[in-house]
Amino acid sequence: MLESIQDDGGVTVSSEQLARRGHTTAAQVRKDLSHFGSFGKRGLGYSVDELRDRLRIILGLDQVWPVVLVGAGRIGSALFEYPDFKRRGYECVAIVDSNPEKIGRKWGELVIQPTAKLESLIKELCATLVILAVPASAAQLVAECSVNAGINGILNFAPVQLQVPDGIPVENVNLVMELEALSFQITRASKT
Amino acid sequence: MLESIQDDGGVTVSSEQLARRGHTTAAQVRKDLSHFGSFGKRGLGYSVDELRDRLRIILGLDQVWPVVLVGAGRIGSALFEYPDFKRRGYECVAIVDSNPEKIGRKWGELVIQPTAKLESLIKELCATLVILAVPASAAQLVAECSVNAGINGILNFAPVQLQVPDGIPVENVNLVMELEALSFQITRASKT
DNA sequence: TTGTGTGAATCCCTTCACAGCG
DNA sequence: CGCTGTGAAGGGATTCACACAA
Repeated sequence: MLESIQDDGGVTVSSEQLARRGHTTAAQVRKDLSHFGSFGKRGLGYSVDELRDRLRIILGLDQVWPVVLVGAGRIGSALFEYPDFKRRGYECVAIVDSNPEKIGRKWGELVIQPTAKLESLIKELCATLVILAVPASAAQLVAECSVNAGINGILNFAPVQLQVPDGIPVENVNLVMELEALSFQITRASKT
Repeated sequence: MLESIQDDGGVTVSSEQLARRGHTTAAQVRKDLSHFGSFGKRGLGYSVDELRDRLRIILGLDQVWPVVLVGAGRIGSALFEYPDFKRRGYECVAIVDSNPEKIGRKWGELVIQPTAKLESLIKELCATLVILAVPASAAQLVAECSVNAGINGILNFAPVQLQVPDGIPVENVNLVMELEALSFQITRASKT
């Protein structure tokens, strides 16, 4: 939703307007925002500029996050080329793959490294996030390796529930599950 | 989680075991399953085979879902090549793109079609799902076109909130948002 | 005895409603 | 006035606890 808030010096937006954009309710927007402080003006709404800046800080987008990409397959390359990535403060600082044919190839400025180097790369480059774009069978091992190296968060595309220590946030993107959610809803709706 | 349940004729699994795998609680598993009927055996647990079959039906996985892929870019190709896709009952029946250079190319057996044909393709092939792997600027238009053609569900990779009629399920996969969720959690944790 | 299925208690999130500030 | 911020109410989901079936 952030991307829809332009820099319009002085312009304000009401919780009602934000709610419409985000498919939610005005009360919900106000409650959520109030959770982080009260930066709206009564009778006016929220200053667009201030709102953007505050949310940037709350979401940690006021800094650059060094990311290591694990898996130089199709998903990996789709992510790597995704323009919003860098634009939003996520910088790919290393690419790792286990396939000997891919190791040594260059993607942009980066040379694909062997998986064996993952741990040392994370440490040396002070990477905070890893993106796991690897087969399910390899994901747990890579996750453990990353945690050992001191990673702060994991974005996991492999269709497995990773077992990681408490306190290491994991976000899962499971394409098949998304489709299953759709087929469930369709099936469900057609039975009523 | 389904993929972790093997065919082991006669073997049973307890809510406790399922809970561990799914990072949840035994009570949660029992409540969820009981919502669809009571197919566990007291003192034993759930028959793995029966559980799998029942869930397949509940999730609508006992049928093949014809899918149209819109956008033959990197994300599109990653999805198209994803082996679990077909294995789980999702069959790509058409590929559509707006780039004249891509139209006419073959991916496997399928020829990439122009976007103009989307509506007729959905109708002719009785597609139930569309996958939107297109830029944000094109997504809303494609969604509307798909809805007009009678689509049943949308898997949206574009970073926009699609406006679709009630009753058409939409699942969103927003890669940047997933990363933002991670950086938020990390930022949050480091402030306590 | 083991582990399900389920009411009851609890928690959390959403919605309501309105006091109060600009 | 208009719209935020927030207690209070409401509702849905999670957790507890236990009767009961195998």
